[in-house]
Amino acid sequence: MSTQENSAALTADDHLILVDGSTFIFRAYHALPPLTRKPDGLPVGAVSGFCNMLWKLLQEGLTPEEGDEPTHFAVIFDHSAQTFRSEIYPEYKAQRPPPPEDLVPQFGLIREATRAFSTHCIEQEGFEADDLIATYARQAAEQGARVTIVSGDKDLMQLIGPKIGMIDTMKNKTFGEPEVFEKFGVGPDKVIEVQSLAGDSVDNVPGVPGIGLKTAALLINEFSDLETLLAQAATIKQKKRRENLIEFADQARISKELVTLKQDVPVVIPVGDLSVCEIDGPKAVGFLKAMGFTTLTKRVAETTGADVANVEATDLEVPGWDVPDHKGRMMDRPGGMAAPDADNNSGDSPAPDGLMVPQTVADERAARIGAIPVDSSAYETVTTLEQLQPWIDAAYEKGYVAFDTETTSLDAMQAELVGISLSCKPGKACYIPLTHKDGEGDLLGGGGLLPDQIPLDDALKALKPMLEDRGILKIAQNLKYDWLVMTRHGVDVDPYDDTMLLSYTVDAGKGGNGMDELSERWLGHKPIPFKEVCGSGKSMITFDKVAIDKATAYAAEDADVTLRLWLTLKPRLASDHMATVYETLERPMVPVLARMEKRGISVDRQMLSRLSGDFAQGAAALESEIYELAGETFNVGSPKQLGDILFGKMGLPGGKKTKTGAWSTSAQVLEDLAAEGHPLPSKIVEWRQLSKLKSTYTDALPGYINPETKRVHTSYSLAATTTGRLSSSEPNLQNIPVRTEAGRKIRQAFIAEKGQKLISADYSQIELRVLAHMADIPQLKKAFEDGLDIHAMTASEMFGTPIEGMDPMVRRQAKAINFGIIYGISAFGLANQLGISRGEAGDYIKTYFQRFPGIKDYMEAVKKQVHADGYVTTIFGRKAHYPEVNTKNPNMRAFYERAAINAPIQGSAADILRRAMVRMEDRLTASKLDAQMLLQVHDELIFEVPEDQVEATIPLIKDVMENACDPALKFSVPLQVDARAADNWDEAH
DNA sequence: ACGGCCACTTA
DNA sequence: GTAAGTGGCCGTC
Repeated sequence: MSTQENSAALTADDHLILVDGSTFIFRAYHALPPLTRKPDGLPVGAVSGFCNMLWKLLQEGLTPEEGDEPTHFAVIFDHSAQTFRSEIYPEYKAQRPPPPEDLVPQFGLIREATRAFSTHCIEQEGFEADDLIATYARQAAEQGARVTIVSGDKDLMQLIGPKIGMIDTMKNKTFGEPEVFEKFGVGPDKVIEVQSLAGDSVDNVPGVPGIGLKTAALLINEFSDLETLLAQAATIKQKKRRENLIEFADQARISKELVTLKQDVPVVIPVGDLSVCEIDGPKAVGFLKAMGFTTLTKRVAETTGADVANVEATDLEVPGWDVPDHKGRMMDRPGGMAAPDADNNSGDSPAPDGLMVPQTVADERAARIGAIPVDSSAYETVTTLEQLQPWIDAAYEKGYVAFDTETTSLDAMQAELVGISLSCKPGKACYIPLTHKDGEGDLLGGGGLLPDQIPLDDALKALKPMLEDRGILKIAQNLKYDWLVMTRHGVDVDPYDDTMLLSYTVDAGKGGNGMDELSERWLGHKPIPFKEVCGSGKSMITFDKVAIDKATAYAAEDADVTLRLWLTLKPRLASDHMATVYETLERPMVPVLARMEKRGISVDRQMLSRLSGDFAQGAAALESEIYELAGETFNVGSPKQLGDILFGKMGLPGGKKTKTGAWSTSAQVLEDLAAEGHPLPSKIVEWRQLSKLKSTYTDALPGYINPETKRVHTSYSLAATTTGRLSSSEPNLQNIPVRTEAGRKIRQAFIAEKGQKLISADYSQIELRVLAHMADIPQLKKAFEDGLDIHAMTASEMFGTPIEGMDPMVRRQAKAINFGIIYGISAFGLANQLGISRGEAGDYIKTYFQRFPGIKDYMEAVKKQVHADGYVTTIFGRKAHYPEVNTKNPNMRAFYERAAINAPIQGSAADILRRAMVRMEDRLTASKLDAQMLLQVHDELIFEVPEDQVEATIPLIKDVMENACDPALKFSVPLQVDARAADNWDEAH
């Protein structure tokens, strides 16, 4: 370290770290969990985040590697809101709301913290922190030193260059030129040009109306800078854009002044003086002790050799704390500065009874379940173990109990348990708050555990025996979620019923199966909406911040409603003869899927990041070609702008129109145009594919990596489809690309752990086999028994050509027909698919039905059934309802008929896979195999398996899958499963 | 901030 | 022609 000389010029060996203190405070405040100092509730969350960050950077620099420590270091703050910018443009940052009350005292504390760590703390009147950072960064870089700016502020990105980097410690993300390009579409040197056009609503930089980041980048890339653009604005083709650029030219110029950072601030402390000083151990420890940061105190003491016991906590004066008011600016806080023990509800006046209005249920519906009205104010809040016991006793007495968990997240893998509600009798329910914290609005709050709650572990200890007792049926709505949350706390809920699955079993296709919807449908009662409790969007709070009385009304109502739904729906299993479907295809899937979600799958983050770069490059290259061909720049991602170019300016023949009347620019239309010899459309198609791969997969997937498990955990929905298929979301792992070479690279990023392999096992042609079985088609059955190429055989039957040496085009047509049959074929659709006339397609279908009359019979029978009963069934008895099938609208009617034809085929295949999945784990365990089922993709299962067990595992997986129909049903066609092992999903597939 | 539309991905 | 989910754009609130 170069600590020898002050004011010396920096050298290439030096490394200056500039921390953007002001934005750090705000970001830390919002990103980190609220934290208060023990004795007096002083809010210190942001201070804590700041101290940890500061200590880490001072100790090890940006990376834990040796020799990365900074030689120079400063934390820069804003001095006051008044800067030269407010003189240029008074509205600049004018609409900023005042900082939250519990943040105010932390501003001073963070400055104190900086000094306590013997670190330069810099602010200067009339300049924003950004200007000081710009000035220091430029000076240091000019002297050859390396500079790192610690900030997440996009306004600082204009500074990035070869010597100047930026890191967002909160998001653990570094910014270099590629990241700037990613964000602004231009390099760092053009960032201000883009910002002056696009403006910034957060800082109130006006920019030019109608121009966003995307368009701004386009224009700057074309015209190089703002002045050139404004000078040539008259040549812009788009009318509105041209007019705005001319009218708001001066506004753009002002914007540029606002966003341009001042790099020549007359700094009081020269950059050479910012060298890192040795930390004064006792001083730092004294401060940390005063803040009550025990862990960090210990760590700093250890490193500096200070003795914690002998250091007195620094006596701090905290401005902004104990001060009753801030000039009445906190108008958004009706409750004003709340006392430490203030009621969380104090701010909710003047209509606190809005939620308390008794929610009466219509009598006739109440009568249906023999229940009393749902009254969300009548529930009990359980705050002691003594109070909890009667509820547990009631569950034992009844033999069943409805239960529901409240948590901090919709993602069961990250959700923290906040409370549990129970109900054994309609109208009688309780809520057991466990980890509620005081709300955000409380000045003294900042996240302390509220009083009058049973400690989490004690409550779980009391509830676990009941939740796991074989004699008590636990009833939940969407149990998979609660099961996952509870299993993470060591509770295995069993036995159980799931009202969502009950509804899905008896009513699939009749509507949603969510609790609110079911409650309205069956109980005529609208439960308290979640967003009325927690808000929505940016202002949404987590459930642990909800006041306990409000939480009780919401949570206990959920248990009450769940119990009533169970009382209503459970009898229908018997009356509708759906008990077997529920017991074999639905209920047992809950723990199976929950475990799959819990396991997750490994993805190679670096590989995805590299691919993102590759795709970005490819897309950028295509963009240039596209602009060249179009003769102007435009937003390629906008179908509207693309349509104007293709069908307006270039005068190409527009084919189809979308249902809103706009010209369709679908891949089909573009490919047709390409076939006519136009070069532009195929470039667009290519660009769209690349940007889709980038945005949906390579950019988004890393964000789903769970920080704890380092794996990606999808969420399966058991009740989302009409046919019985599962669906996967957040992320959807059932549509990972496979078709194109570029797409398969994404699949290669799904990998097995070291020492393990991925096995992919998929059914071959399962839907056609199901069709052959259900419609009882001798030729098809025979072909499957003989292991023939089914599409070639279909072609051979239809056209009389031998399978040997068949023209691939002929086979392709037969394949399209086979798919068409499964989808409830229409001449229109087949014609579209094959690019032939409706007449020709009709002839094909006629020929097909002549060769396979059983298929025609089957389809007619299904149509007849759906019109008569309103539903169709799979081979295992699952029902798919089509309540609208008898509509008079011929197009809609035909649509529902096709769906009804498809549902037994798709649904039976889904049932078969469900049966395999339900049995798989026991069979693996019985064979002492450690394979873990990770994913399901409709006809495929993916496992992670120890390398040395691969050979033994594959035959067992195949056996379970191929015999999944046994013994319930003798499937008259052999099922064939192909399974392979590899290090990644692409190779295993 | 939210929702509809359009486009893309899969089986 | 069946079944899904997600992301960008763009108009509305």
